[in-house]
Amino acid sequence: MKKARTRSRKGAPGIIDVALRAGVSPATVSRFFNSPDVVREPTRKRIEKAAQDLGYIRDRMAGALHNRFSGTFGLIVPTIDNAIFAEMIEAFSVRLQEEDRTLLIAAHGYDLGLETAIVRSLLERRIDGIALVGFDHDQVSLNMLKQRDVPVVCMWNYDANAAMPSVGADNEFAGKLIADHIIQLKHRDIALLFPETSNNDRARGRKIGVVQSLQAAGIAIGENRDLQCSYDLGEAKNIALSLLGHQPPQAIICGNDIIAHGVLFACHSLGIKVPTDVSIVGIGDFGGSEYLEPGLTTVRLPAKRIGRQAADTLLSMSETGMPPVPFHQSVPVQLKVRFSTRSSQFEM
Amino acid sequence: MKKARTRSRKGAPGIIDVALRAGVSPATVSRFFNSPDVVREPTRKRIEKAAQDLGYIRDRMAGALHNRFSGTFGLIVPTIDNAIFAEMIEAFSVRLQEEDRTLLIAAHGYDLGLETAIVRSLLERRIDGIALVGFDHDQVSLNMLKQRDVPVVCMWNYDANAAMPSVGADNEFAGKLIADHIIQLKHRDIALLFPETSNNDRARGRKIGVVQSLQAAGIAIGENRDLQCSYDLGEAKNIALSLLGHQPPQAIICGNDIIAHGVLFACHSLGIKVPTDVSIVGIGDFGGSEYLEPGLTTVRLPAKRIGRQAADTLLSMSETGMPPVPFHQSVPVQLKVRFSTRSSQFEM
DNA sequence: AATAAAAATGCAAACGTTTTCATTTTTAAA
DNA sequence: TTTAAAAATGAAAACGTTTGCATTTTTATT
Repeated sequence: MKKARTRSRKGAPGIIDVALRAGVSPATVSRFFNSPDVVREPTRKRIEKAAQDLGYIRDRMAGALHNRFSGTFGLIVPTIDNAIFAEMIEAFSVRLQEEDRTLLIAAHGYDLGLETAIVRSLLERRIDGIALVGFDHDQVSLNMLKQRDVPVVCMWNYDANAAMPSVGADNEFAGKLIADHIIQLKHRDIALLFPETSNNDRARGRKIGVVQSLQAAGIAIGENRDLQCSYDLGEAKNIALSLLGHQPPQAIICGNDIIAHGVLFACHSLGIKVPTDVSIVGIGDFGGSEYLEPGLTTVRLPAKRIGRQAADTLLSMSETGMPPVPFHQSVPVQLKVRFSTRSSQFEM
Repeated sequence: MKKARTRSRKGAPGIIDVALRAGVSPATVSRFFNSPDVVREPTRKRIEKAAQDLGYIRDRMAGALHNRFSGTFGLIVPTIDNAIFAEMIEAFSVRLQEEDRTLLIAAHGYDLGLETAIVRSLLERRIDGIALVGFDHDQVSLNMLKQRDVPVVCMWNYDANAAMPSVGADNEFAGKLIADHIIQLKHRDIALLFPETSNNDRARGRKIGVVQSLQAAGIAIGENRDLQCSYDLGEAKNIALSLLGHQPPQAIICGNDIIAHGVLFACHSLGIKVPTDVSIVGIGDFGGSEYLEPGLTTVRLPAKRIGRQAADTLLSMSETGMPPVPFHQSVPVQLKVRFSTRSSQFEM
């Protein structure tokens, strides 16, 4: 007798068991759960008790077979392990929970091919809507989503002309904001430390904003001042260490706050005074940047708000079956001047 | 003609459509997807093409109705927005993805009542297993899980006597490790900065470890040296600011790295030299602590490894239907001595 | 080439709900 | 009180797969 690989859900009571025990039909039990107000008080009481006694847990999968709605939404991010995404994911998740929905999450590690596989995998699970990060996506994913007519929203990036609904910040503007601040401080010798932008339209937008502002001000990026650095504290610190070792620039504009933190630590390590010797700025402003010493001057991208608002948007798209209004939602970015920047002593 | 609120999945091709187009029975199509090797080459080809042409996406919900396995696992964490959880979640998620499983995630914000609601909600979605953080859980949740016979694993904390399988670090030992380091450095005036421990057995374990070591060494925690601080950089910094303002201790043991960061920033702000004037240690060692200036002495809790291993455990429990062996898995913690500690100048 | 065994496929009955439609019960109106 | 209308409930047919069993096809054996 071979160990009886039961493990069956068989033991678990179903809606029929509840119905039997409550002396009503399964249909009524179903109604009790989906629209309690439609069943009469005494009946309701009995069903409630029966369900309680039996420890009944409904099976939404079976229900969803009719329903068309599964009650779960998907969220695909490049990575979860990233301060600012984590903040956004949390907000997104909480909002969904408030509406008794669940969240199917997955990370693709900046691999668009994997993203497509994930989209398919989520679609197979019948999600009611899906949130993506940024506008750069494989056409195959987009086609699948379109064909299934699943509500989609792109987060993080705002683009008035995008084909898909979005909730996000204007990254280009954020870049402009921070560059203008640096320009206004009269810095001329400026270094850029940005992540690779090919698969990352957020970083790309920011960099474009920065570069355009610099150009408009007639400032050229010197040789070896346009550096690439992934989202990694250690890498940023190392790059900054060598950048600052030789001929330090007057200011360093970082593509995100994590990089800026790394640069700041490099300065501490080298004994370079911030902002006296060099000005440092980031973009993002996540929890932490404010408390660093010196407090980091950056541009605030409201991660929580984006997460929450994207969830709201998806929820309403799923309920109404209509595209959201407004189609594109821009969340405000805000320059946060703290203590990592000051005017260059080499006045012009 | 009223805008036809179709939005139906109706348009979407089902397994029957694929079967028709491929000239086989739905059963064969089903087999093609679930065990391709059992259908012959030519048939396989035809089905593949038909599915491709139609843009068929299978409906695992319907399948799960028979299967008993939904292919999704649940993960409930206190919060996603926390460096070290994020790291673990990412690893957990990646491991699941590798096995073509999906992840249903939810956060309860340290509210055990909410956790129970979430457990129920996940159970309603027929998950194949569930991972929880720590051993402190509402009995109601536990009962539901037991009754449904869903594989459960507790992460983060290791306890050889726990009733549920676990994959985690021995937090008490971690606490002992860091305290012993401080003791060995001859510090006597030591302050503790720990999160509230009532709903958090990880922090509790660490604190117990620290306190026991201190007691064993005959060191008493002075008045106002046993401070409480939530997982928040700003709060930690503020508390440290006032702690250090008056009569700074020789060493500060922080319940986690985030608090330690805050304390470090407070020192920077006050011009207090670390480790010359005061030694600071954390527990956790997440990305960042290494690159801080000075590098933080801490105890490494391998978040990634825990996440990955917990996923593995759940996967195998789900497949075999058996409890894991070993039932409790302890991942190694490791003292990381960096540059935020040094021997007290007041030798005894 | 005939036969037996093995492999591939098809048929139809599940899986656990929801929902339409019909029926019964309750409430309101006369 | 009847009677009509409204509300609550029940019966049974879905929902889109998977799977046990039966049947057909293929492969291996003689």
